This record gives sequence, structure tokens and C-alpha cells, in this order.
Amino acid sequence: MTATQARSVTHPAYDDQPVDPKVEALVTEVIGRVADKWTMIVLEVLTEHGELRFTRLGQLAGGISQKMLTQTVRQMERDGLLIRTVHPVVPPRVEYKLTDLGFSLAEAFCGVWVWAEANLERIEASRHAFDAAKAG
Amino acid sequence: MTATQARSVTHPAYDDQPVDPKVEALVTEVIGRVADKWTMIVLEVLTEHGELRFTRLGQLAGGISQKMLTQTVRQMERDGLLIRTVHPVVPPRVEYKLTDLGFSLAEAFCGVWVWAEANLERIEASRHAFDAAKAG
DNA sequence: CAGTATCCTTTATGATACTG
DNA sequence: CAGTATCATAAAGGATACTG
Repeated sequence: MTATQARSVTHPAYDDQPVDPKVEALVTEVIGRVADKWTMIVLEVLTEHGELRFTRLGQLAGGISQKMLTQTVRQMERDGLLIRTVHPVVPPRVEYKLTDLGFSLAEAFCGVWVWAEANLERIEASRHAFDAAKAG
Repeated sequence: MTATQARSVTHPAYDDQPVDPKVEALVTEVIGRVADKWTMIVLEVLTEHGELRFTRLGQLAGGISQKMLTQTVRQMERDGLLIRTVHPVVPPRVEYKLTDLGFSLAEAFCGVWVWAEANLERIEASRHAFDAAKAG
């Protein structure tokens, strides 16, 4: 827990005290990285299924190319979100599992997943209304 | 609250029951849209400052182009996250404020913001360690 | 002021072929 | 199996100029 954390986002506080812009920029960068589509999906799959091999992880992620899967897990490994274990056998066997940091991120994202699921229909309805108003 | 929500993401459940793939796809799409960099920043700015005019919103968002700001707020309006009010005066005065749905999304994202702020240093350290290991 | 329209560059992603 | 390397393309984003 950092000293700056308490400020964060609250409801109608409407205060004009800006955050430390350096921290703000870093937070934005980290969120941008971490809120990437495939990162979220890999996070979800590993949360649900535990340790997985490369190919299986790709299958469960659904529709991801080999290139993007490699890229995504590398970034996540670099950020400390998962651990990549290479078993020295042939053919190679590489397994991926979340770190505690990865699990804590999944937990943090849980609220967004729940929100998205809970509000799907409301969003779709809003889109239809908006499109209809624009067309009409 | 939908019936499917309860399943969501939990800790090591390791169950293999897949979610309704149609719902899963929609949730992924909504999250992908909503977890966009500028959407999150606009959400944060409007949460902190309340109703804002176009130009002021852009200033507070920091580094966003007019094009992206227009695009972002239009999408958010379409999704029902904010309300755009055009005052029929000249020069034009257009104000943006979050809807309840928008506030609820900001609240859901709050966990991620807190997480990012709390774990910034850990992530940076992990990246340095990873890069050093790769180089050495 | 609050956009729209256009052009142009960068980035992201996919498909394919190859390797330890 | 688990990648890497390369090429090609699409999508995102920025800069600029213009308008009600």
C-alpha cells in the first residue's frame, strides 16, 4: 500500500487536487498494458484452470494466434504476473501459472468482469437507442 | 445481476465448466471496449471533476487529440456511460457528465486503479530483473 | 467552442514458413 | 511442442485544415 493510494478514484468528490502526475502517468501506462484484451483473457484462463502448457493455454484462450500468445505471456512474465517453467525434455514442455501478483490482478479485475456481465443488456439497449436516434 | 454472474472469476477453483460462450464473447467485447486507455482516463476525469466542457475535459485528460476525445466520448455516450448536453448558444457549449452506469463502471475499475498504484514498484522491479536476466 | 474531414504515420495483428 | 522470423495488412492514432 502506498501513501498515494488512498486518493484514488472516489465518487463525486469533485476535488481539484491533481495526483502526482508522474504516478498518474505510470498508473495509466500499467493499466493500459494490463487491460489489454489478451492479457485479460490469459489472466482469466489461468485463474480458472491453474498451470497450463502453451498449446492448451492457447486453445482455452480461444482465437488467439501463436504470435500474440507468445507476446502476451512474455509481457506478463516480464511484469511478474506469471511464471514460465521450461521442462528440459524433448519435445519441449513449457508451463505457465500465475504468480501471487497475477492472482491479485485477476481479483482486482473481477469487479470489472462482474460489471460487464451484469450490464451487458443495458449497454446493448443503449447502443440500439443511440443508433436509432441518430438514424431517425 | 444475471444468473451467469455468480460463476465469474474466482481464485483457484480450477473447474472446467466453460461459461456460455456467447456471454463470454460479449463480456470480452464490452471489456475490450471499456478498458480502452482513453475511456478509462475520461472516466477517471469525469468521476473526479463532475460535469465538464469538451475543451476542459481534453485538458484534464492530458495528451489526448481532439479526434480521439470526440471518438471516445461518442462511444461512451452510445454505451450509456455519459450524457452529452448541447447548450444552444454561440459559441457552442457542450457538457459531459457520467451516468449512473458510468459511475458504476468507474467504481468497478477502482479496484484496478488501486491495484496498479499499489503494485507499480513491484512491476518495475520485475521488469528490470527480467531485462537484466535476458541481457546477462 | 466544438467539432468534422482528410491525409499520413505508426502500431497491432494475422498468416505463413521454419527450427531446436 | 513451443516457439522465432518474416511478410503483409488492417486498424489506431496524430497533425492539420476547415466549419456551424
